[in-house]
Amino acid sequence: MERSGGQATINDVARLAGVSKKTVSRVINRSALLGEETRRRVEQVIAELGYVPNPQARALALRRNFLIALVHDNPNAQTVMNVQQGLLEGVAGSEFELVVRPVRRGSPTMLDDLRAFIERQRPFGVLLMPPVGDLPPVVDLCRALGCRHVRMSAVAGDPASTVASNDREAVRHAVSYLVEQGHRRIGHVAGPDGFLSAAERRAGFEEAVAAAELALPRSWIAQGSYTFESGQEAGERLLDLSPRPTAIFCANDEMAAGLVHAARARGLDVPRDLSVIGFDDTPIAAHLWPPLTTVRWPSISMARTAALKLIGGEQEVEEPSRFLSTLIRRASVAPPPAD
Amino acid sequence: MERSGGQATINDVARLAGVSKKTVSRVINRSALLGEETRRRVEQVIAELGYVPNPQARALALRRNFLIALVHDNPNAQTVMNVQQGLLEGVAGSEFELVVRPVRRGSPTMLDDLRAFIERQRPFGVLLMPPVGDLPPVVDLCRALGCRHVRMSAVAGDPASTVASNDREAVRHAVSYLVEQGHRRIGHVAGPDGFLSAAERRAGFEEAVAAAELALPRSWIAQGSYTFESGQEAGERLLDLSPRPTAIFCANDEMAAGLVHAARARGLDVPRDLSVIGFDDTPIAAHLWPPLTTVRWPSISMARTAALKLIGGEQEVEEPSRFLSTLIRRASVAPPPAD
DNA sequence: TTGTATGCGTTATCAC
DNA sequence: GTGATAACGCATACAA
Repeated sequence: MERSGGQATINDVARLAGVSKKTVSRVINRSALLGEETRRRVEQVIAELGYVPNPQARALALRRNFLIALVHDNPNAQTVMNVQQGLLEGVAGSEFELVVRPVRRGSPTMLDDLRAFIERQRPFGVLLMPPVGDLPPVVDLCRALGCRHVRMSAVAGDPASTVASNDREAVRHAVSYLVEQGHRRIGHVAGPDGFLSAAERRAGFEEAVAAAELALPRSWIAQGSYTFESGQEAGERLLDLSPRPTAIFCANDEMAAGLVHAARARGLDVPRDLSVIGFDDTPIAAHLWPPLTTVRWPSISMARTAALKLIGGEQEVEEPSRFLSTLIRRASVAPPPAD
Repeated sequence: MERSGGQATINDVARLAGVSKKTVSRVINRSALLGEETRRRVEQVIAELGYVPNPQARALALRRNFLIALVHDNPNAQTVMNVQQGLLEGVAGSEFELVVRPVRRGSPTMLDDLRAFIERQRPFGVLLMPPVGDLPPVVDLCRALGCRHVRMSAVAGDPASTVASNDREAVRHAVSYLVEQGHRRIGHVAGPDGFLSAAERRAGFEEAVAAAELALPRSWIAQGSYTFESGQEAGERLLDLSPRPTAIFCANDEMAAGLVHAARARGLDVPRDLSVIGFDDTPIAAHLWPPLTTVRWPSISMARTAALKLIGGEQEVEEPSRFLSTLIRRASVAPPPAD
């Protein structure tokens, strides 16, 4: 039932309904002051024509568009997908669409690329995934450009523009759990510099170790880059030590998987000879052998809330801005071997 | 150097450069007929003002927008990310943006949702990821709506609207490799109904087995749903058989991972007691223990080509529309155990 | 309650 | 080569 020339417009509706464009506009926008009879007639015509308002035109007239952008540096596919899902849940039922914009942290042109994107596209708002959102220049850029933004981060910040997880505390709990199991020599595979999450997780680790009054030789902390391979290498360094740690907390699951490989390669059994805890609860954690004890952070609901903060008015900032992670206990942790 | 009232517009440029809007428009669109001197002057003002054309207004005037949509049903996070990356590579340097639109295959409202999305947003084109693109009603919908579309699929189709991998052939090679290793009892964990990829992979499996003149009892094929758990269950059924297969080809890596778990749970060693091959070469394949032999299909370049088909004119359909998968040999395959 | 005139930022038409 | 002027589809201000 469409017009031959393509999509029906507000003019077609107005003409066929015998009213003015403005009246149609009122129907669309659910204006209160409208004759019941008129509204019904217009709605009838809209239905007949299959009329749908043109978002481009709306955007132009309203001087704002209905795009929210996900800016990320793809540390992990599943996490990005979770965030996309959360954002879409947050904007579901609204007229907003999600556009994705990967950037390369470290690229010298990243800031220029981002600026060009924002200036061109003028998204209504952007979500800055870690670690991009932890980069002050990026946040400054958004501010300078007058672009609404919400950061996902491992540390709390301005509630209006931040949704944060409690990585440090969650790691403290995880490491305390190792202590409860009887471990006294606990190592750590840390994440890369530049990641706030890595710093927080390391801080949580050190706090828990200190609280338990355990020794922590410098060599028990090995740095990785959040990749499987770096976890493998860090694991080799850690497992070469003598005495070696009986438990290792890894700053993410990928590195934990690498560590488990390294352990297996030298004939160590997890968890009999070595307990391992990861972070993120990506699918790899549950599918590893043995299934990996790990920390799950609520990426989906964080993203959902971020979307609401982005598109909601000021009032909706009532949403929580701090999200709690939980320890998922699987089979990769056991008491330490008897010496 | 921006106007106080916000973003500079074409009017500001025209005024400051002392030319008409149309002339500025000509500069932006690199019109050939333009005075060298005029062009320079306008470009100077554009640079000073930091002027950027408004895509919304462009879209309205041109009666077309610059959005391409990725429609998917998220079978696997890494694959979706690969496709996003490929699409973005394909549109890099252009003014196109990527919007993501997950749908739920199986939901009774899927078609309506998709229709509403296309009618509202009027994307310039959509990429249909498998299995969505393999659903005839979806393709018909796009056609009926006059929406450009390209399907990613496991079988060839109209080159203008299809990029295809050669799953069947790739699986034949993979299974032949098992035969070469000496296996005579080869099982299969098949993918779910409704997935063309699952059907193709199964067909490739059966063809290879037939070509080697091997027996193939019905019970050596177990169906899964592309998930880890379903692979585990299928594995249990297959490994209960007596005699049991000495090698199993799984229609994707997730199920292969589940199968390996099932094997390990009953004390079988991979690859000593059981050889396993997966499909997709997702990260889990390389990180499994043992590292999984699998088939890699070029999702990124397929998506890149799809993007070019989408945004390119008719001439650019010269791009290949059939992509070759390759067998990645890792440690999960070995000769069968001596009986 | 409804209509008219005007603007949003860009491109297209067709003069000059 | 360049510039008025009218679209594009919708929303707002202000009348009526």
